[in-house]
Order: sequence, then structure tokens, then C-alpha cells
Amino acid sequence: MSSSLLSQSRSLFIRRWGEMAASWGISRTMAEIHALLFISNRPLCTDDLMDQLQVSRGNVSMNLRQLVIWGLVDRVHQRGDRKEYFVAECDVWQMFEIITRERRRREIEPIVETIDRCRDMLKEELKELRRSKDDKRREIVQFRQRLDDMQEFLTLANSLFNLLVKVGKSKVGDVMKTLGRLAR
Amino acid sequence: MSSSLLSQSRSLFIRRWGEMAASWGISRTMAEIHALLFISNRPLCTDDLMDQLQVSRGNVSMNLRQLVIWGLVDRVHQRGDRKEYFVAECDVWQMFEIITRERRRREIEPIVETIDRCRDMLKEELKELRRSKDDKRREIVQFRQRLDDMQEFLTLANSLFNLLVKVGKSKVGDVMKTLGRLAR
DNA sequence: CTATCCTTTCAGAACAATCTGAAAGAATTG
DNA sequence: CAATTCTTTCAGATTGTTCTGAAAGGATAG
Repeated sequence: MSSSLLSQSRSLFIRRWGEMAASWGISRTMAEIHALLFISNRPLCTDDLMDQLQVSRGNVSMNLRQLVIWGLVDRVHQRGDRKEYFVAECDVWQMFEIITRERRRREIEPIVETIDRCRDMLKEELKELRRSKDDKRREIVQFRQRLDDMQEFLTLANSLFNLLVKVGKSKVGDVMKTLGRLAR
Repeated sequence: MSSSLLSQSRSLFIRRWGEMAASWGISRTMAEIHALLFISNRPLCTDDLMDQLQVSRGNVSMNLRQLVIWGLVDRVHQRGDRKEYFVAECDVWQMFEIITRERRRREIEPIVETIDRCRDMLKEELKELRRSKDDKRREIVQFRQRLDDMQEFLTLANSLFNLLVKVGKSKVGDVMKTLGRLAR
């Protein structure tokens, strides 16, 4: 019987994981594939994924490729079988590191770079206006101030993630303790 | 002349901020509106936004509503003017808190809740199978283990964000120092 | 109350992301 | 090597999201 509590919770988890996907910059199907691999206790092949998620072969193929590129999924070969099989990276800290790296590359780095360029341009413009129009200068100075704030914040968030990943699972208790102390 | 370095960097920043938006679960226009308000040194009205971003009145209206609901933008009235004006929350830490709260509500809480339900179901199922099919039990136990890992990680990330927001800007240097020490 | 000015709403249009399925490409087997 | 089995690719279809513009809904002034 296929609606055991086990299979119910499997599909519940997979569906939810997929729904979350959009906000993680990952397509629903890609997330569902990852979820299914994550909770399976053996490598799965393309047909397993097609059957269980009801999506086309091409779709599975494309999404697996991305997952493999990211490093969230590995290809494995079963001895005596022509098919390729796939397993998910299952250490949640490792997953966190991979996803964070990817998101940083796409979300943080481009904006940091843009802010840098903007700041340079504003500095230039301020030089031009050295001893003229006071209100325009004030406008520029304020713009630059806001960019500075943003830049500072992003840089900080960046290093925080780096350190967190380095510190890793083992010492997270210590981190929490310290933060708790500082928060008081 | 409208292509001064100032206006160039304004539109550069706005465009990039808008591009980042997708991955933050925010539509491009919504982000552009926020960006424009963020870097403006005075409140802007609907027509300002329409002109500068080249989008329709309805679009501006809808997106402003969301921004106001989130708390990233405030309505303000100019004495002697019938129009409504808008200003952005400009403290980046405040922005961080608001966005984090929103994302947590949409991304973390639902999956945590789902994992809880799955764990309950698996516990139930294990009871049923108390003294039968060993391989099926092993499968369930492993599934549960992975859910536990995930749950632990999410809970932790959650408290980390809470503490970070509490600690705030002023003490971030201390946080970094501590983390640096632990990372070694 | 009426005119004026501004905001909100929403059906349908425009655009964007994702998926399918069939055809082409690789790899393995006998 | 031809046959078989599996994988990848991509044009076009499907689905989902965002935007427009016009109409309806306030609010204020006279």
C-alpha cells in the first residue's frame, strides 16, 4: 500500500521543499529532485525521478545538470548497470555552504561591485563641483553616505558567513553563547 | 544636463538593485522604487516615480502598497499639497531586520513546521512496525535522522539571526572578533 | 454640491520562466 | 560494426508573473 505514513511524509516533505524553492532562487522541480535524493537511502536514476515526481526526461536531465554543477548532487555508477545514478550531498552544513556560496555570487557580489563604481563616480563628481552649488554637493554627499552604509553592511554580512562556515557545526554552541552575551 | 556622473550613478544603482530583486523574492519594479526612494534626499510622489522609472501609475501604486505593508517605505504628507509622498527606511540594519523577518516567515517557518509533522508521522509509523521488517525500519530511521539534522540546522540559523539583529550595528566588531578566534 | 485632483483596482496584454517530447548524441554490448 | 540503451539538447508549448491603462473610488476646494 503506497499511502503509508512513510510515503505520505516523503511526499509532504518534497512538496514543501519545492514550494520553498522559488525564494531560494531554485526552480521548483530542481528543489524537488534534490529533496527526493536527500531523503532517499539509495542512489536514484533518471527514471526513478521521472516516475516519482511526474516530470519529463528532459526536465530531469537539465535540472540534474545544474545540481551537479553546484555540487549538491553527485553522479554515481552502479556496477553492472548502464544507467547513471545520483545521490545528494546530505551534510546540512555542507549544503548550507554550497547554497550560500551560490547566492552570494549572484546576489551580493554584483551589488557590491556596482556600489564601488557608483562611489568612484560620485567622488569624481564632487571634485568637479569643488567650490560651487552647495545644495547639489549636499545631495551627492548624502547619496554617498547611504552607499557607504550599504557597502559596510554587505561586507560585514559577507565576512560573517565566511566565518560561520569556517567555524562549522562543532563550535556553533560557543558562537551562540558569545552572541547571547553580547546581546545583553 | 541629465547625464552627469550623479545621475549616471543613480540609475546604475537603481538598475542593479532591481536586478538583484528577483532572488530576494521582490519584483524588479518594487525594488527599483525602493532603490530610488533610498537614494533620494526628499520624499517623492507617484508621478516622480512614474517619470523616473518609466512605469505605469497602477504599477507604482500596487508596489508602493506592498513596500508600505512591509515597513520599508512610509507615507508622508507635504503641508499644502494634496499629493501623497513617500520615503524609504534608510537605516540598513533596520532594512536587514525587516527583510529577514519577511523571508523567515515565508522560507523558514513553513519548512520547519512541515518537518515537525513529518517527524511525528514517522514516529507513529515506527511504532506500528515495532518488531517487523528490519529494512523498512532502517529506511525510516535514516529519513528521520536527516530531518533531525535539517531541523537542528534551521533552528540554529533562526536563533543566530535573532541574536544578530539584537546585537546590532554597534557591537558587530566584537562578534567578528569572537568568530575569528573560534575559527582558528 | 460640483469640479478637480489624486489614488486604487483589476481585466486583459505583455513578458518571463519552466516544461515537454522528439530528435540527435554518446556510451556500451555482442 | 550495428544494435541497444541511456543521456542531452532545444524549439515550441505551457504555465506563471508582472504591467498597463482605463474606469471607479475617494478626498479636498470652492
